[in-house]
Amino acid sequence: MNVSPEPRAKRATIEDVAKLAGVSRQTVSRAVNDKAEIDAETKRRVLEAARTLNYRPSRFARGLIRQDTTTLGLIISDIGNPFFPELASGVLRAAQARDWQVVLYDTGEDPEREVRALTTLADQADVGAGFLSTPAVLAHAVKLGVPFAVLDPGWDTGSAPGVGIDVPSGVRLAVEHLAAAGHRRIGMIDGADDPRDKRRASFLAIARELGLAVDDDAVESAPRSIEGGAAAVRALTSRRPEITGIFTYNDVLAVGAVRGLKAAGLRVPEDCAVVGFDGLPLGELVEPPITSVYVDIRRMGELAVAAAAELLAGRAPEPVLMRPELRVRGSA
Amino acid sequence: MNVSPEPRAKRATIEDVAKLAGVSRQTVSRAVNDKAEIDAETKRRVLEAARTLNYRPSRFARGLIRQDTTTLGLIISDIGNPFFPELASGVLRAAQARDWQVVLYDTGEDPEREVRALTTLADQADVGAGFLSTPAVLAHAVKLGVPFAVLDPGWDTGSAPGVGIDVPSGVRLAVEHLAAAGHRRIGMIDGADDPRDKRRASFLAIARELGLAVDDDAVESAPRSIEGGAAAVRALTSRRPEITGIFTYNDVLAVGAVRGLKAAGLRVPEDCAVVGFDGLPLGELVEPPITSVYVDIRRMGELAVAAAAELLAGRAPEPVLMRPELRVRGSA
DNA sequence: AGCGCTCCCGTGAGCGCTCACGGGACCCGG
DNA sequence: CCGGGTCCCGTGAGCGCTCACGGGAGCGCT
Repeated sequence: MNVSPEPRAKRATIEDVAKLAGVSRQTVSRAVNDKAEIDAETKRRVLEAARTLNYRPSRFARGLIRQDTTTLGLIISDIGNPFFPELASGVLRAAQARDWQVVLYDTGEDPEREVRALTTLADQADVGAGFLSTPAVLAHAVKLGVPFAVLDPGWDTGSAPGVGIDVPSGVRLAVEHLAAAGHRRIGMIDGADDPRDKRRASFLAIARELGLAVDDDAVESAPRSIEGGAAAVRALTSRRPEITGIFTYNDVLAVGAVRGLKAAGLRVPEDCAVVGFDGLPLGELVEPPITSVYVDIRRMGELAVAAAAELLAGRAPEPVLMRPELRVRGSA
Repeated sequence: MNVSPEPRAKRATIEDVAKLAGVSRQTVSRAVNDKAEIDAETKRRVLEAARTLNYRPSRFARGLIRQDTTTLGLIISDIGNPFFPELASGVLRAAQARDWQVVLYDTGEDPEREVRALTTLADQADVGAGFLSTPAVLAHAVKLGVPFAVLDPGWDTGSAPGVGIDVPSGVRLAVEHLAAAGHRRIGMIDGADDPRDKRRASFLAIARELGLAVDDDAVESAPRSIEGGAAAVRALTSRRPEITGIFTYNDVLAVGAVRGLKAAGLRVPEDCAVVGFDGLPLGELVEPPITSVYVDIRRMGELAVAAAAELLAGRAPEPVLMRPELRVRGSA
């Protein structure tokens, strides 16, 4: 889909309206902004002129004067993934409390589009926040000089300001839960873009620490969608039929995994247990409901806005780490 | 949640940078915008000055000059309702194709907040689109003079430009499907804010036309959430135990209804069938999957942007009516 | 008549930036 | 020695609007 840039009809200015109504700019301004010191009849005439010219004040000229409006650019990977509406919900709420505007960029998990979004964000917004899929993209953000609150992408963001998730302890909750239920041979469905992602490494480390049988072959990578999860679980169980427990990168993949398992005639959790990550409402809808490592995503969005506000004020926001907790439901 | 407006640190201007670097505005502009006619060493010095002053060009001043950036304000009711991410997805895609910005307003289904959103939208965006819950809100939009593409709210929007849904024919598909399956006594779970909403009226009219037993008591109103649907179905079935088929305002309510039914020990669709509206992906996740009147919501979002573009060009977009179709899955 | 007040309305300045110029410094060839 | 070119850099103007002022007209009062 590509559309040729429509030659926007030249907008009428305040001067045009003034000329048509036979008054000065200032009088037009008074009429349009509902201010005092203007005769009722004059106001009527001006407003009529404004309507016939289809006049609308330029937000740029206005913004130039009362420079109080703040705009936050929010970068998300895929609004079709239920994780992001959840996040956006928190961001929107916090932004509204501060009277900020939120402009949304959906990058479709494409690093190149992330860079583009970041670039336009840099001169369209005052501050940014969101998930960045690779360190290279983060580096680009830094180079652009935009104040940006990085939301935990799963890899180490170094000293970049933002909101983190204590991924290792979350993964530990999941793996320990599987181990406690007696599963000795477990697998993982990974959904990370970046090899530096912490979930996979944590999974392998903790599983081994607990004496479980895992190796690199017990991890299957998949696109982060329900279909991806279903396909991955098929591959994983056919390669490793002995596996009785699966940890997934997120809840969307968990839902897909459960679907795939059921489609293959396996019972969840009896034949194979599944533990997700994120604790989305989505997980409660399916049968069985997904046991998951819960993180308060909305709150994460709110904290992101708070961090952005700190950046805007020229201060360094103190690092925040979201502590996950296990929500045991039906799938494990 | 209410935050006191942080006294934003006064931003450095191009002049400040120029002074610090000992050059003119124009030279700073050349350095920052990566243009020619500047010495490499000078450029380095300027950029350094810019960094120490934390300089970022004002988007307003820029916008005032190259007035090419278009911003669309999108008003949605509740991003937590899966319908809206679906819509936003289409809007975002079309907006990106035109190189537009999208600013998002979530009104939480509150008409008062809709009015507020509309007001700020009016001077922050070039054009708007979205769902408006009452005719009064639409009237406010018209009064403000913002070009606005109304997405079909279910009630008659008169001559307002936008994208409509052929609700009556959609409702007909649902009711005829229930009738064809032999259901004679059916009910509805309504989720409309406005009494003028077409779904309820269409439901009653078509049911009667088909000779089914319905009256006003066969319709239960509910907040548009899964919990709302579950509560409503409980009320409806206890009041009218003879009902064997239910049509719901949307898929979210349908999912709730199915939950409520199953919780009450009823089988779906054997004991009570359910037909939803919208055809969201959500409906395929639950057990049984929701039979629903499908509307291509993403496409609706794209069409909304197209209509907005027409408005911006000063033309009247030709009215579009989305034609729904029935997607039979498991719940009816 | 003269003063002060209210009610309207208009004019200059300036928000921060870019565009279109103009112009100095320097080098080169004739 | 001078015209012409290249390489840099700076100055005025103006984008569309609002703020701070100034000021004319009309009225009532002393």
